[in-house]
Amino acid sequence: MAGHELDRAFAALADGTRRDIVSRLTLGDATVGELAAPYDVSLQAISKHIRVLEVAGLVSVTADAQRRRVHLEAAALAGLVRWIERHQRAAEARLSLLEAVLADLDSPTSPNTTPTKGKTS
Amino acid sequence: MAGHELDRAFAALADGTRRDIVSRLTLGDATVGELAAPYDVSLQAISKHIRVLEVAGLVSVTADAQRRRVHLEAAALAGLVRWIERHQRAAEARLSLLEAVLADLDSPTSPNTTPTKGKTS
DNA sequence: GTTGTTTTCAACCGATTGGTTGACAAGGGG
DNA sequence: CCCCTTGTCAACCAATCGGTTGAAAACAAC
Repeated sequence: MAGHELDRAFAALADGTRRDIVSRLTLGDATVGELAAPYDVSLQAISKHIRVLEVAGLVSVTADAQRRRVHLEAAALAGLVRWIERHQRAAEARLSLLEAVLADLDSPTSPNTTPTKGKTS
Repeated sequence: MAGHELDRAFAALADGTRRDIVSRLTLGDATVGELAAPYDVSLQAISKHIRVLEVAGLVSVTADAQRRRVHLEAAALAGLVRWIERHQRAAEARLSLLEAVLADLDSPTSPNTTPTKGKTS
């Protein structure tokens, strides 16, 4: 997933209304009107939100007469998870490595390998 | 994770420079100046980015003399993964259910054993 | 073919964003 | 003690964002 794609996808999910729409779409495809119904904002505002989600690749929209069917693209969500988890795991791995080093300093298993600075606190 | 927290976290990651900073921090804590070094923007701009990440809960900043140590909070990334995966899995589950229904309609394996509201398990 | 439904387009508005520069606060090192 | 490094605060600017209203496009239905 390229940088500007991540930009758009994260930005798309940085809005509660759009996350609501994503939640709604996990129950099945819907038209723009159906998606707009729960909100008291204008239909045009929801239409804009859907366009943002579409440009971000999070939903696809297919024409069905004068209606538009909006479909959640779960694969794009998977791309986001990949990015986040890569960094989350890297940070956790580094942390556990640090803890291991600290533990080793605290209780040196092989006494001879303890350099002069090795001190029990 | 509450709505406005998700707002801030997703928005924080919707910027390439801030994602870069998160990547850098997986290698270990860093000062503001160290984080700013690779970029040709002003130090103040990077300082603002770090503040955005901090407000979003993605990093923590501790004072160390006149320097500030910036630390990646992997737990916050985990919160984002939870939100995304919940919806991703819901959508995929619905999709595979739909596929199963369609396959069943296409080739009804045991015509008599399929009740109207059909539950095989 | 006129009417009604669904949705987008276009222009506008106030708030927020990412960037700048200038000033200054907080400390460490000569 | 003086100054130099590190970083934030404050004000400003152009661009983007989420919302509005009004108009029009696309199509079904009568």
